[in-house]
Amino acid sequence: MMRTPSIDESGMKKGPWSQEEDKVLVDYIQKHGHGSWRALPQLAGLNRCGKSCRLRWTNYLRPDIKRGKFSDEEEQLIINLHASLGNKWATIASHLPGRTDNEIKNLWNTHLKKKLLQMGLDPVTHCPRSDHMNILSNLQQILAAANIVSSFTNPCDMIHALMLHSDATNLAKLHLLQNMLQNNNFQNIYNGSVAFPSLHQIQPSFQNFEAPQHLSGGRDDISNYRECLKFDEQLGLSNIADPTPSNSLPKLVSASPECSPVNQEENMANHKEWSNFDPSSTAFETWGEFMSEDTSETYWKDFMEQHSNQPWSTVP
DNA sequence: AAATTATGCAACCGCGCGTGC
DNA sequence: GGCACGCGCGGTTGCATAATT
Repeated sequence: MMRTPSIDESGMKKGPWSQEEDKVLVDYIQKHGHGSWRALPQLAGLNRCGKSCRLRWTNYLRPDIKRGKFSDEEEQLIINLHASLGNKWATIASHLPGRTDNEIKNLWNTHLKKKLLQMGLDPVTHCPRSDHMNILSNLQQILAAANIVSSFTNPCDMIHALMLHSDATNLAKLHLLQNMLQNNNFQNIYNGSVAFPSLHQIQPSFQNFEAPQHLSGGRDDISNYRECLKFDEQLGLSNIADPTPSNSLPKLVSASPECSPVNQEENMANHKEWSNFDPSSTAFETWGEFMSEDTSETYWKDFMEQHSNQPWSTVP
């Protein structure tokens, strides 16, 4: 968990703090206050930059820091605050006595983001996800709601089964979807809200599939890719292996900065759509959004062309 | 048991804002 | 207005530890 101590170009120590350094810093601040952070290291006799001292004090040594596991109430408060404030960690932290912005940010990145995804919510907007994985999970929910328990070896079969249980409105959409699949016309499916493909998560033969260069990025492409897959796995595999329609349907939350006020109309549309959720119809409204998405994304096309003869998913 | 992969989090980095000259 | 400085914030990284293969 600690970095290896090192010395930077200017001779300042970097990396983890020793107990001795902590003691020197705490003693100095208790006696004199921190004053100018830039001047503090020399006055206190520390071979650190002021910034490092400030960080160590505010995130770790401050006496009023509450350490330990976040309570359910704290987690819920953070989610609610994030919905209205976005990544304003310092502002969020000001509502949680004893918690630091850094700690909250870490909690968000390691736990809460996944939690929202599992609830079918976009962790950025807090709105229901309308990406391909959410659509797939909705398909599964419809199957489960209709008590369809057959196995499907490819998506066309799944759609065909759904057709037998759909009303006229959805039937047209299912036909459209069927045509798309048959034509491998997948270039518009990807709407950009998920960085990496998920299909191979529900399709074991795709396990060795490698993400194309243009979809990779960040500090470590492979870890990044794996992390993305992990997110998708949490959402996708759990929904597919164990479809639970009543719990996994998206629920409405308060508006986020991304939903409103900037995009109020869009947000209203979302609310209308999801508040009237009907397992026998609504999932296909989002297909409409999907298919009208302008984003040019050849990835899915290539992907489907490469794997179109492979089975897609099965329902236990 | 060893190797590999995932997770959690402290610490770092760079940017932008506010302030004073 | 323009510059320098100090500070705080949000994003990112490194790495110890845990979990899995």
